[in-house]
Amino acid sequence: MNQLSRDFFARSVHEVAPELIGVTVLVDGVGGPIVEVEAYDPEDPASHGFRGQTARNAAMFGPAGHAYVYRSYGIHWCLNLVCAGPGRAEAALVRALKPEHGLELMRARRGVDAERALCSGPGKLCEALAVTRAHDGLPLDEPPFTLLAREVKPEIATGRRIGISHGAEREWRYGLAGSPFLSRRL
DNA sequence: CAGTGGATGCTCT
DNA sequence: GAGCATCCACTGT
Repeated sequence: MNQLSRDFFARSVHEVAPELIGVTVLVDGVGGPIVEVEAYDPEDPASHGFRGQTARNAAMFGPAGHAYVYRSYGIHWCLNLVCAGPGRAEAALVRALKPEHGLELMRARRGVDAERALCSGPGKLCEALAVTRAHDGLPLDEPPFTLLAREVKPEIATGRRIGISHGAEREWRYGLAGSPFLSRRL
């Protein structure tokens, strides 16, 4: 097993994000390969880092290779992988993955049976992997996280990001072409 | 299918 | 007090 180092993330998110498709993410052994991410950088009005550092987004300004977890719409958690260097807020939002490890645990946590519905969206994925504020700022190369490098380069599709009002024209959403586990088709 | 709206909590204005 | 990097259930074709 080839675990990703923090150095892997210490580059521009625009470089890292497409390379994340196919990378396996496990939290306490539960997870699977990423099929969809979105890139956010500090020049992007849709990014939490756009207006500078605050208590909530501090992890985004921290060193690369750590998690940034925030609450969305008061209900869901969303998991980001922090890129670039300290002081520069770049991160990739993990939007969907293929459920592969710990399926029964995911079903129990999500309360649904269909495999396609377990991790096909940032909020769903965090519920299935039990990601919460407790994971905010944690390094990605130590438990409970495990990130495994992909073995083959997948076919990547790109498109507009979802659910944002400013900067929506940027095509910074990356997905595994044709995957049934995407949150929405690309 | 597509479109609408409610649930819900926290941050920043 | 507004506005969200969402999800689900509901409506009407």
